[in-house]
Amino acid sequence: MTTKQRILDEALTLFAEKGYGNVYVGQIAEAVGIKAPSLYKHYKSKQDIFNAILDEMKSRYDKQADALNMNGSDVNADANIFSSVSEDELVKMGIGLFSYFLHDEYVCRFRKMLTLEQFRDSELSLLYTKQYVDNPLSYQSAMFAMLTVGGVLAKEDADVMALHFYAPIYMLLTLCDRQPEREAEALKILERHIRQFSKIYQP
Amino acid sequence: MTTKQRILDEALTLFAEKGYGNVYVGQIAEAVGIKAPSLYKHYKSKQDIFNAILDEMKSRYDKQADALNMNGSDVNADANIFSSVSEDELVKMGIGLFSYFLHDEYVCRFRKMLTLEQFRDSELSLLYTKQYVDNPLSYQSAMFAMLTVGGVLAKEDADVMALHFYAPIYMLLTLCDRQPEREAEALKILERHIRQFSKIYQP
DNA sequence: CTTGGCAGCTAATTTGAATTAGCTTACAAT
DNA sequence: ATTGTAAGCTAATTCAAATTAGCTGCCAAG
Repeated sequence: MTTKQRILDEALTLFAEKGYGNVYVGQIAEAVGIKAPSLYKHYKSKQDIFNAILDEMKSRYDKQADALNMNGSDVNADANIFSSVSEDELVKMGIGLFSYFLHDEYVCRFRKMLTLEQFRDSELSLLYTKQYVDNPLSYQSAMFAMLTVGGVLAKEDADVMALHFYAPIYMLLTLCDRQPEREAEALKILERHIRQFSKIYQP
Repeated sequence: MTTKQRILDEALTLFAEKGYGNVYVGQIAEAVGIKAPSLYKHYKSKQDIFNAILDEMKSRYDKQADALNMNGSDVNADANIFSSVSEDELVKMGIGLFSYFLHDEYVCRFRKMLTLEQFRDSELSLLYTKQYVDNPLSYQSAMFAMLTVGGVLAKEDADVMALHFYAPIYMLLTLCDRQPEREAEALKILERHIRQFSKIYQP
């Protein structure tokens, strides 16, 4: 990995832990293993580093969204997959989503950073909401719409079903961001949540 | 209101918007209507102001928790109230909780501040989790346990019911913290959530 | 009245973080 | 070989924010 990338990487780690305002360029440099003034060979200011992180992040997100079909209403293509989903598969899906958000090297640090900077400007608010609220909800809403039509689940409002399915995942995720030591506990209740979800939405 | 209190008040507002590290004592002073050095007649440092906010906050919380019985397992006292709760009452309860958290002058600013400082030290993590996750969940879990015994709702795992009821409220709350302009929309989906919750947990 | 101390002010002072200047080395291309 | 440039360093410089010093006016207790 090039120095220029390592700077972004270490800066992201620090911003995610302490927030932009509480991180000094000297700390970033030290983490990278160079002296502070050398940072300026790569970026013209601290803010510039932050912006570069944002840019990289946006481009990664677009790719990832395309890959996972989490962006558009492209779920129809997967209609066949969704036409039969067992309770166990729903559990695996929920835990998979949770674990990915919680442990993915990049996604996880980026989410924490956004958490700390979300009130600073409206671009960041929008980004946070899109990534962790609106997109997951609309994707899952489309999925549950399939599943109800397919007769796998009861015919209830799919938007609300998505909320019932996803909001607990989201809450447990933010809990584990704060207290990673509670992950095991979170996973247990998460599984109980999904099994009960599956039961109460039985057609 | 005394100057000493006004300092805490304005500081809290600023910390909630920008985060501790991005607020300058001069801004706090200006908001109060005095000069920065005068702050030091009341608090010995910026950090001291922050600590005072935390202290005040803790004491307020203890009082409020006692008042609302949101702390202990004191729900049993209210068993009679809970033995018959209609869907409309559940809606009112959920929206009431949401609106209180979102609009209460003090609670709201304090939550935003905690959001921005939550990763800084474990005391703040604990506090956040207790106030916005563990306590609401355990209170509602106790409530739903009542309601299932009373035959008002289906006999399912009350912890998970609490999660299903509260997690959407929590998620919509953090959404509105970021994007207050979406409150009306949040309230609509919140009501749909609770009505559907009530329906799927019909005994 | 007069005095003590609270709460404010202006004017330093200190501190420390961000950035710039200017030098050095390595190495790749001519 | 020479030269140009990328990427590092140390040593300034700048600048802003936190805090301290020391003065003033007010007013309440004696």
